Amino acid sequence: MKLSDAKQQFINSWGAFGTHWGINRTMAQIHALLMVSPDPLTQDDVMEELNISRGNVNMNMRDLISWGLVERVILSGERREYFTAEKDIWKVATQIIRERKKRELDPMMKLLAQLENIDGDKKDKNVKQFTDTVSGIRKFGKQADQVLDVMIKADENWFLSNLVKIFK
Amino acid sequence: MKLSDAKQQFINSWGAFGTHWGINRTMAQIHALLMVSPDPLTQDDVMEELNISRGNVNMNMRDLISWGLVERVILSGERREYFTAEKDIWKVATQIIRERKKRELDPMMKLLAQLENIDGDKKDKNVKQFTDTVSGIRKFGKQADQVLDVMIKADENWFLSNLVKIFK
DNA sequence: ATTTATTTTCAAAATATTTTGAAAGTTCAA
DNA sequence: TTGAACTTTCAAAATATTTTGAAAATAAAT
Repeated sequence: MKLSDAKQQFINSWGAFGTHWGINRTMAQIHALLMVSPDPLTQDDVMEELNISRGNVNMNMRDLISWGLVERVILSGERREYFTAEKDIWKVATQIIRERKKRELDPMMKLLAQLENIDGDKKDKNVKQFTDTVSGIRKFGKQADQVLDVMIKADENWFLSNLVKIFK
Repeated sequence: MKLSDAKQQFINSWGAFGTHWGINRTMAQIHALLMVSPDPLTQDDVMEELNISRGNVNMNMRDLISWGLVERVILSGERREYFTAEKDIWKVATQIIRERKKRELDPMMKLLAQLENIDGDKKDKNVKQFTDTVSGIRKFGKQADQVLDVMIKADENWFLSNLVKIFK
């Protein structure tokens, strides 16, 4: 298989993959392109490779930067800005986990804490089911939180190889 | 706080939460409603509680069933079908993981396996970066796979409490 | 067999999201 | 300064997704 074809397939399916995870297709495609590009690219490079407009590249690039997955690079002597992506997949994964925890999990847990105390008869099965469900999710969330914290800090091989050994 | 308000808030934010994870708002809301409902509900109950159409309830309910998160229940003597959701959050989580792995991770890994063999000079930095990226993702995917398999099989408290202890 | 209750389907309508591109903004060299 | 090179913004257009609701299908009761 030729590199150009493989690259195209990789970009496309990484884009499709992203849509299943609440990430828009183009953002995931730009990320994919940068991950397989050895050198930093300009906005124009990305526009050309992916056939998308300048505004689209710009917005999604900002988003990728806010997720901590892409960095601006200034090449000395060059006027234009270049962009490059973190290539170490472990770092990419922990960065995504870190951000999603901050953006989604933490606020949800905060809300659930407020919902745990409701008026009414604890013997009412409606009240009971509600509080049981909420507290179950909170407990789960707290545990997941701890696991994520450890993962984020852990060194790749050390963490995974230990984890796998333990449960083999 | 009153139960009805808390319930409404829970349903709304679970719905919003879902949209960040590639799940449509209504499906997540129906799931939330069923999780806090002690008894099974009919399609009409759901229509009324969430103010959505019959067709919408029906389609999303099917989807929830295909995800293994909701079950049809026949109450003896009743003509209508009832629906109920798994309430154990650990089971809910492992079920979701199991399905997403099957639907998204496995096909992606299969594709990446095909993309690893590229024609061309291995010394070409473009070729090198591409194969490095793809093989890095594959390795990561394989490890994640193992971890997920273990999680799915593991008993809730045993797994999490051990895991947390190990890394404390 | 016919009626009635209930569920399912799916084309069209409503909504939501993404993309475009041109104008406005910024930066930097001359 | 000025103006060329480049980046950012954002309203409008294009696209994609979700929702509706009425008709068709199915299942149960009479």
